[in-house]
Amino acid sequence: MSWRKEERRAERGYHHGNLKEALLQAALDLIAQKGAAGFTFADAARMAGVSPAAPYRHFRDRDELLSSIAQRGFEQFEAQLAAAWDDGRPDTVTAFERVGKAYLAFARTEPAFYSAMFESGVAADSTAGLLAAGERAFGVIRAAAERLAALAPPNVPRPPALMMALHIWSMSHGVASLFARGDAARRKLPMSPEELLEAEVLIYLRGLGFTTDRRPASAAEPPPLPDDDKPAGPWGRSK
Amino acid sequence: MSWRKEERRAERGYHHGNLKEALLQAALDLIAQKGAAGFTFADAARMAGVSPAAPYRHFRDRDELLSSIAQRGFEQFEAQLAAAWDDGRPDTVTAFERVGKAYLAFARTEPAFYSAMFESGVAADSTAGLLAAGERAFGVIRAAAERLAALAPPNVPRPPALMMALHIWSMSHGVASLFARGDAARRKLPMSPEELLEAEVLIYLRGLGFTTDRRPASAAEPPPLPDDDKPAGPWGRSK
DNA sequence: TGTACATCAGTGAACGCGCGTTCACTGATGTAC
DNA sequence: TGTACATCAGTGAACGCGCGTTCACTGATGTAC
Repeated sequence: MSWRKEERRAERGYHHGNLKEALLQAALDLIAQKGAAGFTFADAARMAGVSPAAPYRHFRDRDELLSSIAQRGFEQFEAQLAAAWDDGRPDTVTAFERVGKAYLAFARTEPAFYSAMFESGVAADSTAGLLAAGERAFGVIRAAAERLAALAPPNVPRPPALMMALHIWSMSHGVASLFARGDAARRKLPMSPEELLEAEVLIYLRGLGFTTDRRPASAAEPPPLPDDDKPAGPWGRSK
Repeated sequence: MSWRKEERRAERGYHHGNLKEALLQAALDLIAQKGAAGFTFADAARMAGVSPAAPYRHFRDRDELLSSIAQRGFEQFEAQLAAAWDDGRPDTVTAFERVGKAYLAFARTEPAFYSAMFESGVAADSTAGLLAAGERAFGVIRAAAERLAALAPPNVPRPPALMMALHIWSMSHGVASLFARGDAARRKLPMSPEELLEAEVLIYLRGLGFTTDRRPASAAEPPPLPDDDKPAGPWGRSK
């Protein structure tokens, strides 16, 4: 494997072979290091070991590259949310909360994707492909919300399933953006973001008529809601 | 008032008189126009009608200027949230929801501040002043949550007031960042962000044991929760 | 009130730098026959 | 199987540009006496 250390150019010859992929990966690394603002076309080329003119064979400009990254991010996001949802197994509420955790996990482990998707200034509808990818990702949350709506007690008023999905999305996004991001802008929190979001969703579901302890047999997960102002956690009394 | 149209330099003489303010305002305008990424120190100087070296008398570098803007943003944010809260008048829940609306209004009407505060890459604790300003703003939400906690029915389990405040913050922030932002990254929504957030908060409060229709006499505001999947709104049936 | 002087808040020219972009070019690859 | 040729995917040099930053400087302002 000594060729790994050789000069890249000599190794690969004149043609790169997979430059488009390499540029996307390079840009992702750069965004992770320096933020979406401080990544340049030229830098991506350099990191891919290629002349500054080469990227123009694959992307019209920096924006198109950024938009491609956002789209790819939404595709991976969708895959991870869908895996977490697992078609509602073993039960809807458990699966639902796994989706919330997956949302936070993605924000934390893929800050570069996350900022390209939500904070880089790329408009959500800048590209048909990007728009569609974003909607497919939201589709996972929406499908879960519809399953949940079908399960909700009929005597409690509730909004349309679409609205419920938007509620869940905004809660997850709010917690993720403020407290679970993978970069320097993450705010300190006297608990884990997962705990925060889980409690939030549980209270919300209770507001929709779901009982909190829906699986009395397995008390392990999720943890019960804290029920007063004197929690065991690190933040002490709240008043 | 014809002097308004004169050459700035001639008008003001050698000294600007209020350059620091002018630079902050210029930077804010530039961020609003081109996003937090595409604003430069030199550009701010130009817009203030001053040589590119002048800003160095007031800010160490671009980051310090950006951080000052974020801090000022949090100060205005706090003022608006506090005005909306109005110490809980006329009743806690009404005032509480006014705070949510004020959050959205700020995100929409002050996109430049909002992105400097939350999305510019400036760390929340990059400056003692910035950190303190951010905490004072959150303090308004926290005080409101504590009032609310004191009012909550005692037989329903609820988290500490601090956690409630964080829940409200994340809901507001999620809705604002996704759907109520003032720039091109705003996502389309089949309802107003205010409706979305209000319904979300109402369901959450119901989950804490609050009854939704707490003011039967004045039915005007806020609107009741939609209670099935066939709303009158523009998004049609959700399934 | 006047004057001398220190300090403040700007100037403007200069610099090195890296970026985005273009251009004619060329090596590598694929394909028709 | 070999060969001619078209196309693809890269090179590298060059350009103009605006940025951040520095420097010695200077006009304006404030203050001590």
